[in-house]
Amino acid sequence: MSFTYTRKAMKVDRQPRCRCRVGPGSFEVRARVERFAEPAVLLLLAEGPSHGYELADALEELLEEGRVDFGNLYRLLRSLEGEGLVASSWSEDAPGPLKRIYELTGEGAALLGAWAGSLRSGQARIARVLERYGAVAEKIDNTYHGKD
Amino acid sequence: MSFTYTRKAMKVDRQPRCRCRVGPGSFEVRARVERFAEPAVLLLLAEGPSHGYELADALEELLEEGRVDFGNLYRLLRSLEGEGLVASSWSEDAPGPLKRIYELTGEGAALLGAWAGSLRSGQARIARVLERYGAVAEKIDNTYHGKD
DNA sequence: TTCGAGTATAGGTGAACGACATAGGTGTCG
DNA sequence: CGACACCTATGTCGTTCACCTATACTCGAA
Repeated sequence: MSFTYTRKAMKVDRQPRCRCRVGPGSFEVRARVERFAEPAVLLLLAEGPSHGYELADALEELLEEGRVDFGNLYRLLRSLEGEGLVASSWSEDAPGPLKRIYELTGEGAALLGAWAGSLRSGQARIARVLERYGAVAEKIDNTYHGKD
Repeated sequence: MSFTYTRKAMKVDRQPRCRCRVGPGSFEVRARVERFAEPAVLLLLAEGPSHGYELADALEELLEEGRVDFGNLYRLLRSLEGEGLVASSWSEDAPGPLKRIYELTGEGAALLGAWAGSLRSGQARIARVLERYGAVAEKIDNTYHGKD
């Protein structure tokens, strides 16, 4: 009856982190900001204390990238706590399983500010590339589709 | 006489990929798009054929992130060629050392297009976070600086 | 002609990062 | 009871990339 073990056999092809070819001349690309979960989590905690699972929900809505990986999220939270960027405590009142409630520290708020600045320059960098892409897009079309 | 070996002892502390604390409440953050060199190189080649060293110069100007690492740049070019996204040939006419001239293929142009689309949604994602950060920035100031 | 700076190419290393897997608790509902 | 949603973790392993090293050729200066 129990076929749980068969799961092991179902090794899905791990897909590349950023992009993969899905057909001739057809690609799937995911431009991701490295460690983007960190500023996102700090932001959510700046809006108010929360716990892991709840943060996962909020992240899904904020990032629109599907469910974040719980493993990495909890690891992130613990490491942020280790650095003094967030502080945690177990919720006592709430029913259900114990929740570890996180809140932002002053240091964490400072880091969030630094992230905001860096994200702004990142946006500018991306904008520069996109602008230049727009300038050659027509040429590309002529070269590779018009007379190929 | 030769003290070249002493170099080995001078292990510089490798800095984290994205961020590091440079002082109390002071952080250095680098919001990086993963694999950003790829669309950048494809874009430059879409503007015209080029070779490694020249691309490095252009990338420095385009990305404003300092000199790219040559090792990684050449590796990237070779792997793009392996995937048929760029094509290369040796320059014959030019003076100086032989140069491997790269140019974009149709597949490469398609990938660049895919990157452009993905970068646009990435920008939107970043914008959403920054917008929300703006909404709580004042609260953060009051909480962590006003009355700490 | 020796030297160093500039140009060009390429491999090694290891930390950071993230996708995927697994595991174990609590509470609720049929 | 068993299934399932909720909640918190840890383990593993491939990918990516910053930093380092090595090679070789060109060219002008010492």
